[in-house]
Amino acid sequence: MPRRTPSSWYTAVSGCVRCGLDSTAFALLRDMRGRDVPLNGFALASLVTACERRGWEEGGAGIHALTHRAGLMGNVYIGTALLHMYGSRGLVSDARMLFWEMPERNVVSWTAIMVALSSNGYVEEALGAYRRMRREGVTCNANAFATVVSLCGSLEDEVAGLQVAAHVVVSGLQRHVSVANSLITMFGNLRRAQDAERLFDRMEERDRISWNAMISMYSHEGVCGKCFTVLSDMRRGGVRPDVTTLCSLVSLCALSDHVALGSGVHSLCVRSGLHSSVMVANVLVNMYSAAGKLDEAECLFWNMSTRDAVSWNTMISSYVQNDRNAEALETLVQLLQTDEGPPNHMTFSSALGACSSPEAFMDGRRVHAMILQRSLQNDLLVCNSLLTMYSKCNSMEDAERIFQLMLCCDVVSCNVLIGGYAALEDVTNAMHVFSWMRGAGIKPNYITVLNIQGACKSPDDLHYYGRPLHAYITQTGLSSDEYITNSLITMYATCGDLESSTDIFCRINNKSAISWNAIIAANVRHGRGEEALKLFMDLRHAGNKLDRFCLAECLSSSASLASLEEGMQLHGLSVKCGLHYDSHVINAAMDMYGKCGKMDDMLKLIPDPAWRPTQCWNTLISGYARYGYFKEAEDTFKHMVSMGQKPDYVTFVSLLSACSHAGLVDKGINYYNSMASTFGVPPGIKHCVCIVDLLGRLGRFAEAEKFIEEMPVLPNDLIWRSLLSSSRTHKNLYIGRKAAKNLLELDPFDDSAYVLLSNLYATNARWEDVDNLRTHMKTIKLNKRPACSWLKLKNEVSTFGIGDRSHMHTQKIYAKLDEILLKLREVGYVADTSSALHDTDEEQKEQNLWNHSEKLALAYGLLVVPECSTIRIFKNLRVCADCHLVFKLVSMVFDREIVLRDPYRFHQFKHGSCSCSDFW
DNA sequence: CTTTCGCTAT
Repeated sequence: MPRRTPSSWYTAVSGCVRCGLDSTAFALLRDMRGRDVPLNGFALASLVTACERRGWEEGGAGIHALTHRAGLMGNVYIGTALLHMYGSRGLVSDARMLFWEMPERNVVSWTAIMVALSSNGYVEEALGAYRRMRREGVTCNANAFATVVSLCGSLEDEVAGLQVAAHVVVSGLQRHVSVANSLITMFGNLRRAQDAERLFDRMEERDRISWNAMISMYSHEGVCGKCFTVLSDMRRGGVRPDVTTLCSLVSLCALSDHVALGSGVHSLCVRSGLHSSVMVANVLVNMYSAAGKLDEAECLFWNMSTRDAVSWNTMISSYVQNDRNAEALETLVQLLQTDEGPPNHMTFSSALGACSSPEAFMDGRRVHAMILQRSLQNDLLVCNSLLTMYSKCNSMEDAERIFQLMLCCDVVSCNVLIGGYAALEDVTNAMHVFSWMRGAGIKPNYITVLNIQGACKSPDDLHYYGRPLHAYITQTGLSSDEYITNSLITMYATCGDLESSTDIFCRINNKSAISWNAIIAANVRHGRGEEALKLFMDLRHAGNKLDRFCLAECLSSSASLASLEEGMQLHGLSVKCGLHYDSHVINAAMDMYGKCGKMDDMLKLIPDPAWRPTQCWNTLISGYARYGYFKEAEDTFKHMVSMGQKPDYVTFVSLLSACSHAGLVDKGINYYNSMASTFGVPPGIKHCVCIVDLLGRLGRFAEAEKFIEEMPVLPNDLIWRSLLSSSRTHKNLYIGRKAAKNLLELDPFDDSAYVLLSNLYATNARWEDVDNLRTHMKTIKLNKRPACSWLKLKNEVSTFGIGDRSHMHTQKIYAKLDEILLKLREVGYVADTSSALHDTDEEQKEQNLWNHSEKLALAYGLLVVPECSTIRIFKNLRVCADCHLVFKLVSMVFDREIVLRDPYRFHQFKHGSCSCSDFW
């Protein structure tokens, strides 16, 4: 080559870069500078591209400086190359500054700034740049359109997307394969599958990416059929599936939980030889773990010839998703010992999911330390996961500290905090975060609202936060969100305003199954079981399909009504719908049989021990407790622990109530003391009620008072009511007065306080005090809740009050009563007049006792219930000592099995004794 | 232009 012109140097440099000969290009640059060849923008731009590609940060900075010295900063090529470089390094403000200082901008530089902005999360700003570019009259090329179209897709901005699509059509560039491909993807993101299909059908030329874009769209929608149709069309057209195709197909199987299809796709991966691709293997691991086949996932993972960070992250999150937290953390440790890593923000975000419960708090701290070691604490995802971890560990102080240190936060961060406070029932702080985020310009989404709704628990919460929130929901148009409306129904119901719940429910135009479930659940929670079952009938008439939630709710309302017939019908219905294998339904059915007095039917339903969820163990324990079968309850508890199941709050309520119903005070206190230390369950108010009940029943009032003073929660009405009723059993006036005083301080209109106290006075024969109390009750217009008992025969319910003579068979019933009395006297029955509540002579007292509602029901039961079946009687108040004695004697003298249900438990009378061992 | 792992809620 005789003479080299400067432009031959430039061509050589850019040619080298284009071929990937980056070091040769830099050698040429050194040569040029040695020979004083003037630099130009084109050559320098090529070198910037080389630096960007190789990640040579210093090289890039050097070229930048060189550009300054050569006075070439205004050159559009070098400017664009630098924009690319800043964008890919995350230096957005440098890119912005450079861009707006450029004296001249062409379509390529506009595209470069859009890419720099959007790839760093400033997608809306990038769309703004596009609008500005059009205003400035710059004509888009295919690349620019492809970029902005995908922007609209990722923003899911339908209006902008359709506008840009129109621009594309006007320019005629939709004929470009790359532009059409990005339009397909955008339509997919906007959930406009029909537009995508129309475009795809009309394409004259399609490449593999076009096919992949279609498959990916159907895959995200979870539409298996269309996905596989496109796949076979693609293969028939001679286009072989590639890694991307397979990734979409595998993730579709993971999403749609289609195990059979998944293994088919797996074999397709193997046949195409692409199963060894890291990406494909990663999705396969994820697919198996999503299907709960962790063994397969593990096997694939360890057999991979190469693993990258994503593989490890997938495996860690697989363990977390399958509740195998210890293994997730072990995997993290293994990753740190290999050189396959390095662990990144995603790794720690997944690992933190393994520490999101109070007992894993120290693990969480350790992972937090690893994050600090690697300086990942400024990553938004990592911060949000840390926030989640600390709030799930109930440590809101730590969560707040993280939040204060965060450089930026988003709606997720705020939702985590609100959810954390909501879980602790701290509405005040949840609302603080809510108003703070609105002030900070962070738009609340439906999850924000759902969290706050869930935090409102009391009428006060409703008044101060719930109703204003409802107003906010209406104003912001969130009331069209089905989740939010249904959650409103629940919120009003939990806060005691069932009327508003019903009102909202009635106003819903298209009531979904969830709306029905919400209103049924609301009625169940308000003790309106009959209304709930009526709604259930309406739901069926409206032609809605039953689901497991609905069945479980209705089963639990028939349980609370002790309505065995409805319960059995519902259970039958669940079998018909194939929902009887659902663990919620099984549980509800078990609970129903238990509460309806059919312990044997309950036991028939228990799943295999290995498959019992915690609630199932709890149902079983509380079922035994209700019958006073302490040994069985305790054995079940021990069995549960030996199976590795963690007891929870409810488990201990059931277990302690079993102790209480059996009068086993030392057992009860031992279990109470071991709750927190051995099982990590902090005692709550319900546990304390059990202990107070237990001590009170045995008359150990000094210990009970000491316990109340020292217990970790404030005493509530249940505590005082329990103490008051046991003071009556032990005729302890001092304790009784004290308990009644405390009870009335909490609620001066608590009728139970007056009734129990008056009964206590009656037991102590202080008739004057009884009279005074009754007069006082009349003055403040309180009525004693009348006692009543009922029994069911086929579809008929017979109800009896005290001395009731309204029943159509009254004469026969009273005749039977006389017969009973005679037979019982033969075996030595003497009325226990200490149960009498009125000051009358002994004979009258006996007469009153003999007319108690449960005795009337018993007489009727003896008359009408076939001799081979159990007589089942229900009572709205606790049974008195005299009736209990009579029931025992009748079970012996008449040789009948009788079950009596009071609001707290079952009494099963057989051969003269009761399952409660005379302790209730 | 297509693609794998992830935070809040169900």
